[in-house]
Amino acid sequence: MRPDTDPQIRHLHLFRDMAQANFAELMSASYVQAFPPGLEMIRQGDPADFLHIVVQGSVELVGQWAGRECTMAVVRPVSTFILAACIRDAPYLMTARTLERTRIVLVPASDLRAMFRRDTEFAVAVINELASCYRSVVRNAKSMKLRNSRERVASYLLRQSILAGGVPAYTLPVEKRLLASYLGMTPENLSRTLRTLETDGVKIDGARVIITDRARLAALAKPDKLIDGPDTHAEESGSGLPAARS
Amino acid sequence: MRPDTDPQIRHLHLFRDMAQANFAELMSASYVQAFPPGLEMIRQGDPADFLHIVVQGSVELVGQWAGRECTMAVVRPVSTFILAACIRDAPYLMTARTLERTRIVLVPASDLRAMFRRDTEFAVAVINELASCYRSVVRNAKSMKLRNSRERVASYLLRQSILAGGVPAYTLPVEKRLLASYLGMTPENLSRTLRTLETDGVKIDGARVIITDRARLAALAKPDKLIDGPDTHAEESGSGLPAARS
DNA sequence: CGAGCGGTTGAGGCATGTCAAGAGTTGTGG
DNA sequence: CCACAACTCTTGACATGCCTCAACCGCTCG
Repeated sequence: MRPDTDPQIRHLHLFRDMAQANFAELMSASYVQAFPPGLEMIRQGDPADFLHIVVQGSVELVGQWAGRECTMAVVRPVSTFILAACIRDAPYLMTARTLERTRIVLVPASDLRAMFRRDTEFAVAVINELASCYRSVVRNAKSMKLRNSRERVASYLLRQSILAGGVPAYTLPVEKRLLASYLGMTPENLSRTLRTLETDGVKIDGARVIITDRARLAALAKPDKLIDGPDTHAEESGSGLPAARS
Repeated sequence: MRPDTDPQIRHLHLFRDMAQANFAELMSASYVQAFPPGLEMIRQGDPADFLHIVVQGSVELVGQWAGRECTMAVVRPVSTFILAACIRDAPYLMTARTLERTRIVLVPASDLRAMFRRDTEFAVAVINELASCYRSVVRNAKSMKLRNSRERVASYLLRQSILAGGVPAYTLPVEKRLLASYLGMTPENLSRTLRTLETDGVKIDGARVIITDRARLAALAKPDKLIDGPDTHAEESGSGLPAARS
Protein backbone atom coordinates (compact mmCIF):
# COMPACT_ATOMS: atom_id res chain seq x y z
CA MET A 1 0.00 0.00 0.00
CA ARG A 2 1.22 3.47 -0.81
CA PRO A 3 -1.10 5.87 1.00
CA ASP A 4 0.18 8.81 -1.05
CA THR A 5 -0.73 7.53 -4.50
CA ASP A 6 -3.54 5.10 -3.80
CA PRO A 7 -6.29 7.67 -3.20
CA GLN A 8 -5.68 9.36 -6.56
CA ILE A 9 -5.77 6.04 -8.34
CA ARG A 10 -8.86 4.97 -6.50
CA HIS A 11 -10.67 7.99 -7.96
CA LEU A 12 -10.14 6.84 -11.54
CA HIS A 13 -13.27 5.51 -13.23
CA LEU A 14 -11.39 2.30 -13.73
CA PHE A 15 -10.95 1.62 -10.01
CA ARG A 16 -13.69 3.71 -8.46
CA ASP A 17 -16.39 1.06 -8.26
CA MET A 18 -14.50 -2.06 -7.28
CA ALA A 19 -14.57 -3.54 -3.81
CA GLN A 20 -12.11 -1.89 -1.45
CA ALA A 21 -10.48 -5.18 -0.52
CA ASN A 22 -9.89 -6.00 -4.17
CA PHE A 23 -8.47 -2.58 -4.87
CA ALA A 24 -6.13 -2.92 -1.91
CA GLU A 25 -5.05 -6.30 -3.19
CA LEU A 26 -4.24 -4.93 -6.63
CA MET A 27 -2.28 -2.06 -5.12
CA SER A 28 -0.32 -4.30 -2.81
CA ALA A 29 0.79 -6.36 -5.80
CA SER A 30 1.96 -3.25 -7.61
CA TYR A 31 4.77 -0.80 -7.00
CA VAL A 32 5.88 2.72 -7.81
CA GLN A 33 8.82 3.62 -9.96
CA ALA A 34 10.37 6.98 -10.87
CA PHE A 35 11.91 7.67 -14.27
CA PRO A 36 14.17 10.52 -15.40
CA PRO A 37 13.12 12.70 -18.35
CA GLY A 38 13.48 11.32 -21.87
CA LEU A 39 13.66 7.73 -20.79
CA GLU A 40 12.16 4.98 -22.86
CA MET A 41 10.20 2.99 -20.29
CA ILE A 42 8.44 0.75 -22.78
CA ARG A 43 9.57 -0.29 -26.21
CA GLN A 44 6.93 -1.25 -28.73
CA GLY A 45 6.90 -5.00 -29.30
CA ASP A 46 7.83 -5.82 -25.71
CA PRO A 47 5.45 -8.11 -23.83
CA ALA A 48 2.88 -6.23 -21.77
CA ASP A 49 3.59 -7.20 -18.19
CA PHE A 50 2.26 -4.18 -16.33
CA LEU A 51 -0.57 -1.73 -16.52
CA HIS A 52 1.02 1.69 -16.17
CA ILE A 53 -0.50 4.52 -14.18
CA VAL A 54 1.04 7.96 -14.41
CA VAL A 55 0.83 9.64 -11.03
CA GLN A 56 3.30 12.43 -11.71
CA GLY A 57 5.02 13.86 -14.78
CA SER A 58 4.02 12.96 -18.32
CA VAL A 59 4.55 10.22 -20.85
CA GLU A 60 4.61 10.26 -24.63
CA LEU A 61 3.28 7.30 -26.58
CA VAL A 62 4.90 6.96 -29.98
CA GLY A 63 4.45 4.60 -32.87
CA GLN A 64 7.52 3.54 -34.80
CA TRP A 65 8.05 1.94 -38.17
CA ALA A 66 10.89 1.76 -40.65
CA GLY A 67 12.98 4.24 -38.71
CA ARG A 68 10.17 6.79 -38.59
CA GLU A 69 8.13 7.65 -35.57
CA CYS A 70 5.11 9.70 -34.61
CA THR A 71 3.45 10.73 -31.39
CA MET A 72 0.16 8.96 -30.81
CA ALA A 73 -0.73 10.43 -27.43
CA VAL A 74 0.55 12.12 -24.29
CA VAL A 75 -0.53 10.77 -20.92
CA ARG A 76 -0.71 12.96 -17.84
CA PRO A 77 -1.60 12.30 -14.20
CA VAL A 78 -3.65 10.59 -13.09
CA SER A 79 -4.33 8.16 -15.89
CA THR A 80 -3.55 4.70 -17.11
CA PHE A 81 -2.07 3.54 -20.37
CA ILE A 82 -1.61 0.35 -22.39
CA LEU A 83 -4.60 -1.31 -20.73
CA ALA A 84 -5.55 -3.16 -23.91
CA ALA A 85 -2.14 -4.79 -24.34
CA CYS A 86 -2.25 -6.00 -20.73
CA ILE A 87 -5.66 -7.53 -21.21
CA ARG A 88 -4.74 -9.27 -24.44
CA ASP A 89 -1.41 -10.33 -22.95
CA ALA A 90 0.01 -9.03 -26.20
CA PRO A 91 3.03 -6.92 -27.16
CA TYR A 92 2.83 -3.17 -26.73
CA LEU A 93 1.88 -1.38 -29.93
CA MET A 94 3.55 1.84 -28.88
CA THR A 95 6.75 2.96 -27.28
CA ALA A 96 6.40 4.99 -24.07
CA ARG A 97 8.91 7.70 -23.26
CA THR A 98 8.92 10.12 -20.34
CA LEU A 99 8.73 13.81 -21.20
CA GLU A 100 9.85 14.88 -17.76
CA ARG A 101 10.65 13.24 -14.45
CA THR A 102 7.75 10.85 -14.01
CA ARG A 103 6.35 8.57 -11.35
CA ILE A 104 4.53 5.47 -12.49
CA VAL A 105 2.53 2.86 -10.62
CA LEU A 106 2.96 -0.56 -12.16
CA VAL A 107 0.16 -3.06 -11.77
CA PRO A 108 0.99 -6.63 -12.83
CA ALA A 109 -1.09 -7.53 -15.86
CA SER A 110 -1.77 -11.02 -14.58
CA ASP A 111 -3.31 -9.68 -11.35
CA LEU A 112 -5.39 -7.32 -13.44
CA ARG A 113 -6.69 -10.11 -15.62
CA ALA A 114 -7.46 -12.24 -12.62
CA MET A 115 -9.23 -9.40 -10.87
CA PHE A 116 -11.91 -8.62 -13.43
CA ARG A 117 -12.97 -12.23 -13.30
CA ARG A 118 -13.62 -11.88 -9.58
CA ASP A 119 -14.96 -8.36 -9.30
CA THR A 120 -17.91 -7.64 -11.55
CA GLU A 121 -17.85 -3.91 -10.91
CA PHE A 122 -14.23 -3.84 -11.99
CA ALA A 123 -15.06 -5.83 -15.10
CA VAL A 124 -17.76 -3.33 -15.99
CA ALA A 125 -15.33 -0.48 -15.39
CA VAL A 126 -12.77 -2.11 -17.68
CA ILE A 127 -15.44 -2.55 -20.33
CA ASN A 128 -16.39 1.11 -20.11
CA GLU A 129 -12.79 2.23 -20.14
CA LEU A 130 -11.93 0.17 -23.20
CA ALA A 131 -15.06 1.24 -25.05
CA SER A 132 -14.20 4.83 -24.29
CA CYS A 133 -10.60 4.40 -25.46
CA TYR A 134 -11.78 2.69 -28.60
CA ARG A 135 -14.05 5.57 -29.44
CA SER A 136 -11.26 8.05 -28.83
CA VAL A 137 -8.98 6.33 -31.29
CA VAL A 138 -11.74 6.10 -33.86
CA ARG A 139 -12.36 9.82 -33.51
CA ASN A 140 -8.66 10.39 -33.91
CA ALA A 141 -8.57 8.28 -37.04
CA LYS A 142 -11.51 10.20 -38.45
CA SER A 143 -9.76 13.46 -37.80
CA MET A 144 -6.65 12.24 -39.59
CA LYS A 145 -8.51 10.98 -42.63
CA LEU A 146 -11.17 13.65 -43.03
CA ARG A 147 -9.35 16.85 -42.20
CA ASN A 148 -6.29 18.39 -43.76
CA SER A 149 -3.45 19.64 -41.60
CA ARG A 150 -4.74 23.21 -41.43
CA GLU A 151 -8.13 22.02 -40.22
CA ARG A 152 -6.53 19.69 -37.69
CA VAL A 153 -4.48 22.51 -36.23
CA ALA A 154 -7.51 24.80 -36.04
CA SER A 155 -9.57 22.05 -34.37
CA TYR A 156 -6.82 21.36 -31.91
CA LEU A 157 -6.42 24.99 -30.91
CA LEU A 158 -10.15 25.40 -30.51
CA ARG A 159 -10.55 22.21 -28.51
CA GLN A 160 -7.72 23.13 -26.15
CA SER A 161 -9.43 26.42 -25.49
CA ILE A 162 -12.62 24.58 -24.61
CA LEU A 163 -10.83 22.06 -22.42
CA ALA A 164 -9.21 24.93 -20.59
CA GLY A 165 -12.68 26.22 -19.78
CA GLY A 166 -13.58 28.20 -22.87
CA VAL A 167 -10.92 30.77 -22.20
CA PRO A 168 -9.72 32.95 -25.09
CA ALA A 169 -6.05 32.60 -24.17
CA TYR A 170 -4.00 29.67 -22.98
CA THR A 171 -0.57 28.06 -23.16
CA LEU A 172 0.17 25.05 -25.32
CA PRO A 173 0.54 21.99 -23.06
CA VAL A 174 3.28 20.43 -25.19
CA GLU A 175 6.19 21.43 -27.36
CA LYS A 176 5.28 22.40 -30.89
CA ARG A 177 7.59 19.75 -32.22
CA LEU A 178 5.59 17.09 -30.42
CA LEU A 179 2.29 18.67 -31.34
CA ALA A 180 3.26 18.58 -35.00
CA SER A 181 3.97 14.88 -34.78
CA TYR A 182 0.69 14.26 -32.98
CA LEU A 183 -1.19 16.14 -35.67
CA GLY A 184 0.60 14.21 -38.40
CA MET A 185 2.75 16.96 -39.86
CA THR A 186 6.30 18.29 -39.76
CA PRO A 187 7.39 20.98 -37.28
CA GLU A 188 8.12 23.34 -40.16
CA ASN A 189 4.67 22.88 -41.57
CA LEU A 190 3.02 23.42 -38.20
CA SER A 191 5.01 26.61 -37.73
CA ARG A 192 3.87 27.95 -41.09
CA THR A 193 0.29 26.85 -40.53
CA LEU A 194 0.13 28.59 -37.17
CA ARG A 195 1.29 31.78 -38.82
CA THR A 196 -1.27 31.63 -41.61
CA LEU A 197 -4.01 30.93 -39.06
CA GLU A 198 -3.61 34.49 -37.81
CA THR A 199 -5.98 35.50 -40.58
CA ASP A 200 -8.51 33.03 -39.17
CA GLY A 201 -9.04 34.25 -35.65
CA VAL A 202 -6.09 33.00 -33.62
CA LYS A 203 -2.84 34.65 -32.65
CA ILE A 204 0.22 32.66 -31.64
CA ASP A 205 2.98 34.09 -29.51
CA GLY A 206 5.50 31.43 -28.63
CA ALA A 207 3.60 28.81 -26.67
CA ARG A 208 0.83 31.29 -25.97
CA VAL A 209 -2.42 30.97 -27.92
CA ILE A 210 -4.87 33.86 -28.11
CA ILE A 211 -8.16 33.29 -29.83
CA THR A 212 -9.12 36.63 -31.33
CA ASP A 213 -12.15 35.54 -33.34
CA ARG A 214 -13.72 32.35 -32.04
CA ALA A 215 -16.47 32.24 -34.66
CA ARG A 216 -13.99 32.57 -37.49
CA LEU A 217 -11.76 29.86 -36.08
CA ALA A 218 -14.76 27.59 -35.57
CA ALA A 219 -15.87 28.17 -39.15
CA LEU A 220 -12.57 26.70 -40.26
CA ALA A 221 -12.30 23.95 -37.63
CA LYS A 222 -15.95 22.90 -37.92
CA PRO A 223 -15.87 21.21 -34.51
CA ASP A 224 -17.89 18.00 -34.44
CA LYS A 225 -18.96 16.04 -31.40
CA LEU A 226 -18.27 12.83 -33.30
CA ILE A 227 -14.61 13.77 -33.77
CA ASP A 228 -13.62 16.27 -31.10
CA GLY A 229 -15.58 15.05 -28.13
CA PRO A 230 -17.54 15.54 -26.03
CA ASP A 231 -16.74 12.54 -23.88
CA THR A 232 -13.06 13.38 -23.98
CA HIS A 233 -12.09 12.65 -20.43
CA ALA A 234 -8.41 12.75 -19.69
CA GLU A 235 -8.31 9.42 -17.91
CA GLU A 236 -7.10 7.40 -20.82
CA SER A 237 -4.29 7.21 -23.29
CA GLY A 238 -6.70 7.19 -26.18
CA SER A 239 -7.87 10.70 -25.44
CA GLY A 240 -4.72 12.03 -26.98
CA LEU A 241 -3.06 15.22 -25.92
CA PRO A 242 -3.95 16.60 -22.50
CA ALA A 243 -5.76 19.77 -21.63
CA ALA A 244 -3.98 23.06 -21.89
CA ARG A 245 -3.16 25.23 -18.93
CA SER A 246 -5.03 28.47 -19.28
CA MET B 1 -34.98 -18.00 -31.34
CA ARG B 2 -33.75 -18.26 -34.90
CA PRO B 3 -32.13 -21.67 -35.29
CA ASP B 4 -30.60 -20.67 -38.65
CA THR B 5 -28.51 -17.75 -37.46
CA ASP B 6 -27.99 -18.50 -33.79
CA PRO B 7 -25.33 -21.22 -34.18
CA GLN B 8 -23.12 -18.95 -36.28
CA ILE B 9 -23.41 -16.17 -33.74
CA ARG B 10 -22.79 -18.53 -30.87
CA HIS B 11 -19.42 -19.36 -32.39
CA LEU B 12 -18.18 -15.78 -32.19
CA HIS B 13 -15.59 -15.19 -29.47
CA LEU B 14 -17.97 -12.65 -28.03
CA PHE B 15 -20.71 -15.19 -27.35
CA ARG B 16 -18.83 -18.47 -27.25
CA ASP B 17 -18.19 -18.66 -23.53
CA MET B 18 -21.39 -17.34 -22.01
CA ALA B 19 -24.01 -19.56 -20.40
CA GLN B 20 -26.38 -21.11 -22.91
CA ALA B 21 -29.43 -19.80 -21.11
CA ASN B 22 -28.08 -16.27 -21.19
CA PHE B 23 -27.21 -16.55 -24.85
CA ALA B 24 -30.69 -17.78 -25.62
CA GLU B 25 -32.13 -14.90 -23.68
CA LEU B 26 -30.11 -12.36 -25.62
CA MET B 27 -31.13 -13.94 -28.90
CA SER B 28 -34.78 -14.04 -28.00
CA ALA B 29 -34.68 -10.31 -27.33
CA SER B 30 -33.13 -9.64 -30.70
CA TYR B 31 -34.40 -9.94 -34.25
CA VAL B 32 -33.22 -10.30 -37.81
CA GLN B 33 -33.60 -7.69 -40.49
CA ALA B 34 -32.71 -7.69 -44.18
CA PHE B 35 -31.52 -4.61 -46.01
CA PRO B 36 -31.22 -3.91 -49.75
CA PRO B 37 -27.86 -2.88 -51.21
CA GLY B 38 -26.64 0.67 -50.69
CA LEU B 39 -28.92 1.37 -47.80
CA GLU B 40 -27.81 3.55 -44.93
CA MET B 41 -28.79 1.49 -41.92
CA ILE B 42 -27.07 3.67 -39.35
CA ARG B 43 -26.31 7.33 -39.55
CA GLN B 44 -23.42 8.65 -37.49
CA GLY B 45 -24.66 10.65 -34.53
CA ASP B 46 -27.75 8.49 -34.02
CA PRO B 47 -28.17 6.92 -30.58
CA ALA B 48 -26.78 3.38 -30.39
CA ASP B 49 -29.77 1.20 -29.63
CA PHE B 50 -28.65 -2.11 -31.07
CA LEU B 51 -25.54 -4.17 -31.40
CA HIS B 52 -25.40 -5.20 -35.06
CA ILE B 53 -24.30 -8.62 -36.22
CA VAL B 54 -23.76 -9.20 -39.92
CA VAL B 55 -24.88 -12.72 -40.78
CA GLN B 56 -25.03 -12.28 -44.56
CA GLY B 57 -23.82 -9.68 -47.04
CA SER B 58 -21.43 -6.87 -46.12
CA VAL B 59 -21.50 -3.47 -44.49
CA GLU B 60 -19.32 -0.43 -44.97
CA LEU B 61 -18.51 1.81 -42.02
CA VAL B 62 -17.80 5.37 -43.05
CA GLY B 63 -16.81 8.49 -41.21
CA GLN B 64 -18.26 11.79 -42.36
CA TRP B 65 -17.33 15.39 -41.76
CA ALA B 66 -17.94 18.66 -43.55
CA GLY B 67 -19.46 16.96 -46.56
CA ARG B 68 -16.52 14.61 -46.94
CA GLU B 69 -16.49 10.96 -46.12
CA CYS B 70 -14.08 8.07 -45.89
CA THR B 71 -14.38 4.33 -45.41
CA MET B 72 -13.17 3.21 -42.00
CA ALA B 73 -13.92 -0.51 -42.30
CA VAL B 74 -15.91 -3.19 -44.07
CA VAL B 75 -17.71 -5.80 -41.99
CA ARG B 76 -18.45 -9.27 -43.30
CA PRO B 77 -20.23 -12.31 -41.85
CA VAL B 78 -20.19 -13.35 -39.18
CA SER B 79 -19.12 -10.38 -37.13
CA THR B 80 -20.41 -7.62 -34.92
CA PHE B 81 -20.02 -3.90 -35.20
CA ILE B 82 -20.52 -0.75 -33.11
CA LEU B 83 -20.11 -2.66 -29.86
CA ALA B 84 -18.39 0.28 -28.16
CA ALA B 85 -21.20 2.74 -28.89
CA CYS B 86 -23.73 0.28 -27.45
CA ILE B 87 -21.73 -0.13 -24.29
CA ARG B 88 -21.22 3.58 -23.78
CA ASP B 89 -24.84 4.23 -24.70
CA ALA B 90 -23.40 6.92 -26.93
CA PRO B 91 -24.02 8.09 -30.50
CA TYR B 92 -22.56 6.08 -33.36
CA LEU B 93 -19.27 7.52 -34.58
CA MET B 94 -19.68 6.05 -38.04
CA THR B 95 -22.36 5.66 -40.64
CA ALA B 96 -23.13 2.07 -41.70
CA ARG B 97 -24.18 1.35 -45.26
CA THR B 98 -24.86 -1.99 -46.91
CA LEU B 99 -22.67 -2.90 -49.87
CA GLU B 100 -25.01 -5.65 -51.01
CA ARG B 101 -28.17 -7.31 -49.80
CA THR B 102 -27.44 -7.89 -46.12
CA ARG B 103 -28.99 -9.67 -43.18
CA ILE B 104 -28.38 -8.24 -39.75
CA VAL B 105 -29.19 -9.52 -36.29
CA LEU B 106 -30.05 -6.66 -33.95
CA VAL B 107 -29.38 -7.14 -30.25
CA PRO B 108 -30.84 -4.46 -27.99
CA ALA B 109 -28.02 -2.50 -26.38
CA SER B 110 -29.78 -2.38 -23.03
CA ASP B 111 -30.02 -6.18 -22.87
CA LEU B 112 -26.37 -6.35 -23.76
CA ARG B 113 -25.36 -3.98 -21.00
CA ALA B 114 -27.49 -5.85 -18.50
CA MET B 115 -26.06 -9.17 -19.57
CA PHE B 116 -22.39 -8.58 -18.91
CA ARG B 117 -23.27 -7.61 -15.36
CA ARG B 118 -24.84 -11.03 -14.86
CA ASP B 119 -22.58 -13.29 -16.89
CA THR B 120 -18.92 -13.02 -15.99
CA GLU B 121 -17.75 -15.07 -18.95
CA PHE B 122 -19.60 -12.69 -21.24
CA ALA B 123 -18.05 -9.70 -19.50
CA VAL B 124 -14.61 -11.18 -20.03
CA ALA B 125 -15.44 -11.82 -23.67
CA VAL B 126 -16.56 -8.22 -24.11
CA ILE B 127 -13.35 -7.03 -22.49
CA ASN B 128 -11.28 -9.13 -24.85
CA GLU B 129 -13.28 -8.06 -27.86
CA LEU B 130 -12.95 -4.37 -27.04
CA ALA B 131 -9.26 -4.66 -26.28
CA SER B 132 -8.79 -6.40 -29.59
CA CYS B 133 -10.79 -3.76 -31.48
CA TYR B 134 -8.86 -1.01 -29.75
CA ARG B 135 -5.57 -2.50 -30.84
CA SER B 136 -6.82 -2.84 -34.39
CA VAL B 137 -7.69 0.82 -34.61
CA VAL B 138 -4.36 1.82 -33.10
CA ARG B 139 -2.58 -0.29 -35.70
CA ASN B 140 -4.64 1.36 -38.35
CA ALA B 141 -3.79 4.81 -37.06
CA LYS B 142 -0.10 3.91 -37.03
CA SER B 143 -0.33 2.76 -40.62
CA MET B 144 -1.95 6.03 -41.65
CA LYS B 145 0.58 8.22 -39.87
CA LEU B 146 3.78 6.29 -40.51
CA ARG B 147 3.40 5.06 -44.07
CA ASN B 148 2.86 6.98 -47.26
CA SER B 149 0.16 5.94 -49.69
CA ARG B 150 2.44 3.77 -51.79
CA GLU B 151 3.57 1.86 -48.74
CA ARG B 152 0.02 1.47 -47.52
CA VAL B 153 -1.07 -0.01 -50.82
CA ALA B 154 1.88 -2.39 -50.88
CA SER B 155 1.17 -3.48 -47.30
CA TYR B 156 -2.45 -4.00 -48.07
CA LEU B 157 -1.77 -6.13 -51.13
CA LEU B 158 0.75 -8.21 -49.24
CA ARG B 159 -1.50 -8.67 -46.23
CA GLN B 160 -4.44 -9.76 -48.36
CA SER B 161 -2.25 -12.37 -49.95
CA ILE B 162 -1.32 -13.69 -46.53
CA LEU B 163 -4.91 -13.64 -45.29
CA ALA B 164 -5.87 -15.62 -48.39
CA GLY B 165 -3.38 -18.26 -47.28
CA GLY B 166 -0.13 -16.95 -48.69
CA VAL B 167 -1.27 -17.45 -52.25
CA PRO B 168 0.50 -15.50 -54.99
CA ALA B 169 -2.74 -14.54 -56.76
CA TYR B 170 -6.11 -13.42 -55.45
CA THR B 171 -9.05 -11.17 -56.18
CA LEU B 172 -9.59 -7.88 -54.38
CA PRO B 173 -12.45 -8.27 -51.90
CA VAL B 174 -13.77 -4.75 -52.46
CA GLU B 175 -14.10 -2.17 -55.20
CA LYS B 176 -11.01 -0.11 -55.82
CA ARG B 177 -12.97 3.05 -55.17
CA LEU B 178 -13.73 1.83 -51.66
CA LEU B 179 -10.24 0.52 -51.12
CA ALA B 180 -8.83 3.92 -52.02
CA SER B 181 -11.01 5.57 -49.42
CA TYR B 182 -10.05 2.98 -46.82
CA LEU B 183 -6.37 3.57 -47.53
CA GLY B 184 -6.84 7.33 -47.32
CA MET B 185 -6.31 8.28 -50.94
CA THR B 186 -8.27 9.17 -54.06
CA PRO B 187 -9.36 6.53 -56.59
CA GLU B 188 -7.21 8.19 -59.25
CA ASN B 189 -4.18 8.05 -57.04
CA LEU B 190 -4.76 4.41 -56.15
CA SER B 191 -5.09 3.55 -59.81
CA ARG B 192 -1.78 5.21 -60.60
CA THR B 193 -0.05 3.72 -57.58
CA LEU B 194 -1.16 0.21 -58.51
CA ARG B 195 0.32 0.71 -61.94
CA THR B 196 3.67 1.92 -60.64
CA LEU B 197 3.81 -1.00 -58.21
CA GLU B 198 4.30 -3.31 -61.17
CA THR B 199 7.99 -2.48 -60.90
CA ASP B 200 7.89 -3.70 -57.29
CA GLY B 201 6.71 -7.25 -57.57
CA VAL B 202 2.96 -7.12 -58.06
CA LYS B 203 0.82 -7.20 -61.19
CA ILE B 204 -2.75 -5.88 -61.25
CA ASP B 205 -5.30 -7.03 -63.79
CA GLY B 206 -8.67 -5.57 -63.01
CA ALA B 207 -9.59 -6.86 -59.58
CA ARG B 208 -7.02 -9.64 -59.90
CA VAL B 209 -3.77 -9.30 -57.96
CA ILE B 210 -0.73 -11.39 -58.88
CA ILE B 211 2.32 -11.17 -56.70
CA THR B 212 5.28 -11.75 -58.98
CA ASP B 213 8.08 -10.97 -56.55
CA ARG B 214 7.09 -11.37 -52.93
CA ALA B 215 10.47 -10.37 -51.53
CA ARG B 216 10.52 -7.18 -53.53
CA LEU B 217 7.01 -6.24 -52.49
CA ALA B 218 7.84 -7.00 -48.86
CA ALA B 219 10.94 -4.82 -49.07
CA LEU B 220 8.66 -1.92 -49.92
CA ALA B 221 5.79 -2.80 -47.59
CA LYS B 222 8.04 -3.67 -44.63
CA PRO B 223 5.25 -5.66 -42.95
CA ASP B 224 5.26 -5.27 -39.19
CA LYS B 225 3.40 -7.36 -36.64
CA LEU B 226 2.68 -4.22 -34.66
CA ILE B 227 0.82 -2.67 -37.59
CA ASP B 228 -0.38 -5.43 -39.89
CA GLY B 229 -1.29 -8.13 -37.44
CA PRO B 230 -0.92 -10.87 -36.51
CA ASP B 231 -4.02 -11.03 -34.35
CA THR B 232 -6.15 -9.78 -37.20
CA HIS B 233 -9.15 -11.95 -36.74
CA ALA B 234 -12.12 -11.05 -38.88
CA GLU B 235 -14.61 -11.07 -36.02
CA GLU B 236 -14.62 -7.36 -35.43
CA SER B 237 -15.26 -4.11 -37.17
CA GLY B 238 -11.91 -2.78 -36.08
CA SER B 239 -10.04 -5.33 -38.14
CA GLY B 240 -10.75 -3.30 -41.23
CA LEU B 241 -11.15 -4.73 -44.68
CA PRO B 242 -11.90 -8.42 -44.90
CA ALA B 243 -9.81 -11.20 -46.30
CA ALA B 244 -9.52 -11.61 -50.02
CA ARG B 245 -10.91 -14.55 -51.95
CA SER B 246 -8.03 -16.39 -53.51
C1' DC C 1 31.11 30.97 -23.87
C1' DG C 2 29.87 27.43 -27.02
C1' DA C 3 27.04 23.36 -27.96
C1' DG C 4 22.68 21.71 -28.45
C1' DC C 5 17.98 22.15 -29.17
C1' DG C 6 13.47 24.10 -30.44
C1' DG C 7 11.44 27.14 -33.39
C1' DT C 8 11.06 29.93 -37.67
C1' DT C 9 11.63 31.09 -42.44
C1' DG C 10 12.75 30.46 -47.32
C1' DA C 11 13.55 27.79 -51.62
C1' DG C 12 12.64 23.98 -54.15
C1' DG C 13 10.73 19.37 -55.10
C1' DC C 14 7.81 15.54 -54.73
C1' DA C 15 3.44 13.50 -53.58
C1' DT C 16 -1.17 13.87 -53.71
C1' DG C 17 -5.54 16.02 -54.92
C1' DT C 18 -8.56 18.13 -58.59
C1' DC C 19 -10.64 18.42 -62.90
C1' DA C 20 -11.79 16.47 -67.20
C1' DA C 21 -12.44 13.00 -70.66
C1' DG C 22 -13.03 8.44 -72.33
C1' DA C 23 -13.30 3.18 -72.12
C1' DG C 24 -15.44 -0.62 -70.12
C1' DT C 25 -19.08 -2.69 -67.28
C1' DT C 26 -23.45 -3.27 -65.14
C1' DG C 27 -28.19 -2.71 -64.57
C1' DT C 28 -32.70 -1.29 -66.27
C1' DG C 29 -36.59 -0.52 -68.94
C1' DG C 30 -38.71 -0.30 -73.33
C1' DC D 1 -32.81 -8.10 -77.10
C1' DC D 2 -31.22 -3.67 -77.38
C1' DA D 3 -30.49 1.11 -75.92
C1' DC D 4 -29.49 3.96 -72.53
C1' DA D 5 -28.03 5.54 -68.09
C1' DA D 6 -25.15 5.17 -64.35
C1' DC D 7 -21.19 3.77 -62.53
C1' DT D 8 -16.21 2.26 -61.98
C1' DC D 9 -11.82 2.58 -63.53
C1' DT D 10 -8.18 4.67 -66.01
C1' DT D 11 -5.35 8.26 -67.92
C1' DG D 12 -3.71 12.94 -68.67
C1' DA D 13 -2.96 17.75 -67.41
C1' DC D 14 -2.66 20.76 -63.88
C1' DA D 15 -2.71 22.75 -59.18
C1' DT D 16 -1.41 22.60 -54.56
C1' DG D 17 -0.41 20.76 -50.10
C1' DC D 18 3.15 19.05 -47.66
C1' DC D 19 7.92 17.60 -47.09
C1' DT D 20 12.98 18.25 -47.43
C1' DC D 21 16.93 20.74 -46.98
C1' DA D 22 19.27 24.57 -45.29
C1' DA D 23 20.12 28.60 -42.75
C1' DC D 24 19.37 31.39 -38.91
C1' DC D 25 17.59 33.03 -34.33
C1' DG D 26 17.01 32.65 -29.49
C1' DC D 27 17.18 30.09 -25.51
C1' DT D 28 19.08 26.82 -22.07
C1' DC D 29 22.54 24.55 -19.89
C1' DG D 30 26.81 22.62 -19.11
